[in-house]
Amino acid sequence: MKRTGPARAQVAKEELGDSFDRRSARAEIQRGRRRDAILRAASTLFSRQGYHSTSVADVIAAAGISRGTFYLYFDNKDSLFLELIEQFIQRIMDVVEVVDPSLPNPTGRIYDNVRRVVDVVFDNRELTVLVLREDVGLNPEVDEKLKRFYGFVRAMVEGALENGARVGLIREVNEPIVATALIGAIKEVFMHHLVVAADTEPARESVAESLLDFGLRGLLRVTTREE
Amino acid sequence: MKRTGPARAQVAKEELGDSFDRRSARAEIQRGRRRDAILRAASTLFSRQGYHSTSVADVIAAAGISRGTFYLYFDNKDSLFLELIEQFIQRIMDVVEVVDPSLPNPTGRIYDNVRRVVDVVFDNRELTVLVLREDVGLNPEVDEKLKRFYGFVRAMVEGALENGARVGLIREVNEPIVATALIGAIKEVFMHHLVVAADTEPARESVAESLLDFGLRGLLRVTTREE
Amino acid sequence: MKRTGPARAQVAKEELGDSFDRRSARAEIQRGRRRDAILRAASTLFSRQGYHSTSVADVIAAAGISRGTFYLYFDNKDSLFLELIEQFIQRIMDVVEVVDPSLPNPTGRIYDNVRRVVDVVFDNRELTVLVLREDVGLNPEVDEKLKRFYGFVRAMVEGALENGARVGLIREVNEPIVATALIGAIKEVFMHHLVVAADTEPARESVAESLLDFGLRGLLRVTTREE
Amino acid sequence: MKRTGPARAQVAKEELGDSFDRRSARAEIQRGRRRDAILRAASTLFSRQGYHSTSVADVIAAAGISRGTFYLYFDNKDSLFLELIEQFIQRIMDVVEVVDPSLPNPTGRIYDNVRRVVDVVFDNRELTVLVLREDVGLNPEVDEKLKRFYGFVRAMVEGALENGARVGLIREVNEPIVATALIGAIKEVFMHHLVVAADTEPARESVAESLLDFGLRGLLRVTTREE
DNA sequence: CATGAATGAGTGTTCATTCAT
DNA sequence: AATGAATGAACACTCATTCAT
Repeated sequence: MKRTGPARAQVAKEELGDSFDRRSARAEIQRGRRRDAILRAASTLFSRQGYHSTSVADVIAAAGISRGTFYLYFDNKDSLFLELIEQFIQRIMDVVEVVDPSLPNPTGRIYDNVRRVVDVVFDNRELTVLVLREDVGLNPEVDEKLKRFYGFVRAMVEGALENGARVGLIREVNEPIVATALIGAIKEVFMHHLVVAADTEPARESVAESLLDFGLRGLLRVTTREE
Repeated sequence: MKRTGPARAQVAKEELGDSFDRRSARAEIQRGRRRDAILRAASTLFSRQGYHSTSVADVIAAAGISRGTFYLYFDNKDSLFLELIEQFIQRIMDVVEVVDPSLPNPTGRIYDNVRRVVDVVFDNRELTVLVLREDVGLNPEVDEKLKRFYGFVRAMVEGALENGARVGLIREVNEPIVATALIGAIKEVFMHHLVVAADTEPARESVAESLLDFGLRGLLRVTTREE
Repeated sequence: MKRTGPARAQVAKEELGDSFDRRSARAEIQRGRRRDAILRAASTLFSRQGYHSTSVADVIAAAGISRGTFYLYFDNKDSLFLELIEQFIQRIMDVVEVVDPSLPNPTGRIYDNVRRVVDVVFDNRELTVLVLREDVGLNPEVDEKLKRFYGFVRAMVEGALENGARVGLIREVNEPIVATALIGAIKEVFMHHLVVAADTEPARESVAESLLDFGLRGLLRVTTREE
Repeated sequence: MKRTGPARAQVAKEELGDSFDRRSARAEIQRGRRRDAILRAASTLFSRQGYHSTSVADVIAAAGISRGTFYLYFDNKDSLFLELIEQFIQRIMDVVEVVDPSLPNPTGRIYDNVRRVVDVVFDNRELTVLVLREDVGLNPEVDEKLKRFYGFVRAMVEGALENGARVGLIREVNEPIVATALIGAIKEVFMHHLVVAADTEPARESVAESLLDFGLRGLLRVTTREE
């Protein structure tokens, strides 16, 4: 995605001394602030009303800018939306690390991952809702991005299952289906806390634990061996 | 939702002779057929392209009727959509029965419920996709309907968990979260079969079983006691 | 160019009798009238202000219709413009006939052609101005159409020169350049009468004669042999 | 047309010493250079893409200046365009001289005029294309300027015809129409060389000669007496 | 003088809904 | 009951122009 924004003219700075530098730097910061303001406003609106029900008019009103200014910072409505989705995906990708099953305490590692994802989710409530809500079919680029993201998520989950099974921790299951179920479970739990029970921030550890607990142990009253 | 359709034809039937009755009856049937044709066309389109990408023009083209006729049968695009959602909800509600934990074999009852829901889902693929895909924010009435439906589903699931726990079948869990997770898992698995692997109809029993299996037993390699 | 307009539903007419036929026919005529009204309004505006300075808003205001209606009859602004250009080209093509130099009195035939073109021009003043004014670069389809038209005109003129030379009527000249000059002369004379001296309708024969006279005989005081 | 530019710097020069004078002079020259750069860039763009398809953004990018700077040198886009047109008109006016028919060899004088115009045209290809392409309707001031210019050109040509006729060199013709035709022929031939056959610079004398030849002698195969 | 971020009126186009026939 | 022509509010987007720095 082309970022219309920071096309800074890096020409012949040395001759002009500090005043130019400082002014340019301030301008740059200003630009960033404006961009962020738009992104924040859009994030709120998109997460609340969805992509289609949010007009550019809504966004600029919420961001307190004019129509023209919007298109100074973003190529179009789609690219704004895409950027928000990319932001979310990036933040998730940044905290998830592949669990090597040969290292000790893999369940702990998995828990740490889940815990960090929970943090990202609750620190970016609107972004999360926006990504989980909106579905395929808006825009090929968005579709592609989400498809790749879910591909990654699924690979992580399937990998965890596979490794767990190889190590003997987890019983043999129909991996693709179980991965699907787990992903659905996670999405729904997040959406529940972010939308249905949006007013109360839950204890993050307990969310992470419940997810893992549910995924790993199921519901039957049994004796389980954990590490 | 107001049904524009069948209300009008019900007026003052008794005074007129059989000929009218018969004519009216035929007209009534004809009306129903038209309505159904529209609903079927819309169901296909909405499930394939989503609400926003499906125009009234698309619907009437697919249903083979004129613009004006559409508004003879439905108040507007929203109410058509709402009716499809209601249809789905109704069909699910019709087959789900509250499991009384004092009766024998509650797990079997739960399985029967799941099995019947699976049937409704695979017998109404488009309707299911349409409901599971489209989300909050289109229209307050739709939102309300879905909220109530999910409330019902959640109550069912939580009830089952509660009862299971009381009877000692199921261990104590964070019921609301686990209910949410279960619902999400089920939704995602359905969507997987209906969209990702749409070309192959899975064995319905095995879908029901793996959902239950996953939900009840989790993933850890353990010895479980089942009924 | 797709004509949005007369997409008449020719389905199962026979059963419905005259009333339908008549109604449909009237509707058809109405449609044609509306289309023509739009074309006329657009023709006036485009010829007066050019393509770019004429907005769709101008057209619909002049035609006395609403925005939506405009798009019922034309795909977009470009296709409206294109249709006007096509109209003009068609009317010219309809009256120009290739002159066979082996037949007697070729100069007379050429005069007849010029005379008929002059008629088309003065019977379609706005259309003519619109075509002569607007230039390359608006729209590839328009460009192509005009290019082909001028190609045809040039071929006609060059053909006439070539034949004239072969028959010995016309002296040898640099055909392409002279054809260019002749075309320019004709265009300018038309534009002069249609724009500069728009208030007075000139004697059409004298316009045709002057054009031919100028083209054939030039300005020097000489004795010429004519047929 | 108000020239925003050089007016301001002319104020109260006398009181200040040489240093200011020199600085001011340098500034003045710098100003002129910038103006010219903009005019050149605009000339290229306007002639290539036309007025409407050339944005101020295009101009400033090509001229290598900022948006604000543009408006320091020109009041607006229109006045930039107007100035280019004025430039062309001025250059033509500068080389055309009224032919006094009482002086010897008037045809030679006319040829000299045509020859000089041909020089201006081929030395200012972009400017010529820009003027000949763009037409009425952009802006009343531009319209007025062009109208006056064509009025002048027409007067020149009509005068030449009249004088030629009086002297007996040229036969009696419908002067206004023939003048118009001549002007159109010249314009079209220029455009042909500048646009259609833009890659090859023609022999300028031959262009001038064929224009005159065509205008004076026409096409019929005749014996002509020339001076 | 020079800059470029900001503006908002204006553009072409879409589409759910209405209503005369 | 059925039609489809007509509507106009709403939409995303552009671009000449202004002005604080």
